[in-house]
Amino acid sequence: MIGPRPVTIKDVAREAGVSYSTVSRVLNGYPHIHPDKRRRVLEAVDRLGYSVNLQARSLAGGHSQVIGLIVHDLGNPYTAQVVQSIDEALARAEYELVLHTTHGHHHKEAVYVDILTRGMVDGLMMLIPLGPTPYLQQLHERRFPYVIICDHQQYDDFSPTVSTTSRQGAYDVMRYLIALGHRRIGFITGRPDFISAAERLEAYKAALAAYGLPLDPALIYTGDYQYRAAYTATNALLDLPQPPTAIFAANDLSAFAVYDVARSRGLRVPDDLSVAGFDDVPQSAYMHPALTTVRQPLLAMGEAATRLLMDTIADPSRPAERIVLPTELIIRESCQPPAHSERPFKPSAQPKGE
Amino acid sequence: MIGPRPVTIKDVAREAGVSYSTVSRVLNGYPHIHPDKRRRVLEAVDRLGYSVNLQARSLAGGHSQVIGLIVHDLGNPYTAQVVQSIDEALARAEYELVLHTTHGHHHKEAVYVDILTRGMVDGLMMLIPLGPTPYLQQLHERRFPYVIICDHQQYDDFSPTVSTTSRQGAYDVMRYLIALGHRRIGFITGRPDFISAAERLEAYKAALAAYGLPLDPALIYTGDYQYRAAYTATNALLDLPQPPTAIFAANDLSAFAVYDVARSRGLRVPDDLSVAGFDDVPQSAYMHPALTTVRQPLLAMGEAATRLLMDTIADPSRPAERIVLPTELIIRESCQPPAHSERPFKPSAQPKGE
DNA sequence: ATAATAATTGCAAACGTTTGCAAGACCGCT
DNA sequence: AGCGGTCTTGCAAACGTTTGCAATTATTAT
Repeated sequence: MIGPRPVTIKDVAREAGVSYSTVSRVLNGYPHIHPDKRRRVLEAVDRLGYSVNLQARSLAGGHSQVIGLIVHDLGNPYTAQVVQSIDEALARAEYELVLHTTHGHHHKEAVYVDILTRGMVDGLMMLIPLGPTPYLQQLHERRFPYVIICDHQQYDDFSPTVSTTSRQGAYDVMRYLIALGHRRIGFITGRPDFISAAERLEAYKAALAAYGLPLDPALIYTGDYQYRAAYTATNALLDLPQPPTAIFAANDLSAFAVYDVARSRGLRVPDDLSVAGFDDVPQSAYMHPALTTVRQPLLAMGEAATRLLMDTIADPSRPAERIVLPTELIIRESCQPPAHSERPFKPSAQPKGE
Repeated sequence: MIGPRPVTIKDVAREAGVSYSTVSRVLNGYPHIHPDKRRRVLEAVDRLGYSVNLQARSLAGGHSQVIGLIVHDLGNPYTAQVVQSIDEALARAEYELVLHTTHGHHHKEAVYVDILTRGMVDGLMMLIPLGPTPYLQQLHERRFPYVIICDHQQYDDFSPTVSTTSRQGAYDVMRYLIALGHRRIGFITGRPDFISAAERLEAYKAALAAYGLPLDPALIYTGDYQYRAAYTATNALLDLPQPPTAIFAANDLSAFAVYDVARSRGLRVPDDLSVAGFDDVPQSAYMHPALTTVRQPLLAMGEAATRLLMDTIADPSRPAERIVLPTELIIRESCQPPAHSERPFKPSAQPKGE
């Protein structure tokens, strides 16, 4: 790289006729500066087009104004949305974003955490679908500011987290389906090693139990949040001697697969088969019929996480706050009472354990 | 931030019984090192769990191993896909990614370029839908490695670029539609200030002209690549006294809006209205009917751009390479010959100006 | 006026690394 | 044994900034 030597703090100092430490202090909002010199410095900065070298600032013990974000997979809309809102919130707070994707390789997390927290960033946000890990303990002990974003609530007790009531969301879907009169509800799970998948499965079972419905293991098919697996799952479910009248897919993408299988078999949604998803990705509203699903407050999650991290950076020893954001059942067109039910099933007024 | 002082190169040196410069050289693959010392250093690194401080390395004139990526908007699937593939390619090359979104604010680009190229990154990638700008000229003069990614080809003559034959792609759609027998083809444009939008509009007109079809301005409706505008556009198009038999939307998202409007009016796609999109976002294959569209090689674009940037970093004065990747017409189910055409229109064997 | 206090400033050290330079060790030759 | 050369190695300077310390100057209270 060639060309004009970048202008440094010393150039500004010379131009303004002050020492370079004064320039630094002006730039960092240090209180006791003579107004006259402050003005001269600011003018020189402007004239020379100076901007700070973040590496040097960070090395010298200042802040880097950079936040690290580690995500599991950029490819799905869920992540993309959260990342976007974090990015926007961070931009407002004048922070840069260093993005790291583990591409599903769990073991890379620790490596990235190590690289990033080694002076490169002022704080860390992690959007990972798995449970607590040893490096969080270290981070906590080092008082390094970080925030966990997840869609499940089960976590350690020292990490600041932003999560959603997604377990409740899954429960809500089930309650809705049951209230419509469905008694055989198929469930396509998420990727089993993700805690969110386990939580939704739990909710499925809990709702069944609460309303006194039998749990038929044949109705539960293990997916992985991807289209392919859900496609297979749906076929298996519909091939059952006693197929379900409704299918609850652990995420919207899986629900799309249910749509397609239904269509390929000449089944109409919702007339012949009710379908519910989870996440409310933008596409879900455009599908036909529009998908009934659970909305996760993705934008709010990113914003809350950013705010939480900013607070933690401001005071690294503040107690870990845990923000839980509400999910919302979005009722659209993909569910109706089952074809051959005489009347919608009325759940008892007060189901146990809700 | 508290806790154990991070282990530095000096700690490693002490542990291995060598000088710290030797450690640095080992770590940077310097050739003339005694095998014995190299081993001792590597062992010490392992034992102490050392990893380099990128700020310091970068400050001292080394490489930061960080690449900056400036995108216009993370929210759309197009960008998300390209970013993902860049991220993967970069990870393979052992680079970090600093991501910047301008959120559509054109003027922020220059600011981000300035911040990032000020030592923070070794190279820059820009995914921006607009034309050449002054800061590119500067970057070029400074010999700072950068790559432009765009889906249009018109650019300056010194910037390394990765682009697609998207103009040809639009032309292909039109040729296909015309070959099916459509004579009144509606066009919903992209955001007018994006060059890609202008290129596609040009292609639309060029195809019409090449096949001797009249250009009816009423059939061209200005959109902005978003759902909302396309929805309005479709309604306007279908309200025409002589509505089109096919609609070509400048991107898939807009095509989805066409689907919905058609549905809301009781029109069947493709029986009553043919629809074609552009981009081939993943969702397009799942729609019903599956959308005929133009696939942009998003993954290949990310990879090519990364490779190009790596090459440029290795030799900053190499001549600007321009990679043009082919688009591909993906014929699915959303188009068929118009309802009332007696027979498919046969374009002359050799249309002019193709 | 004078002492005490507060505001303002500059110097120099530090942050963790890379790298030019020079010195020492080692090699194969004659 | 002595010479020129190539390997290895360590020292020290540099990268651009922040910040503790001490010195200087302005302000206030007595």
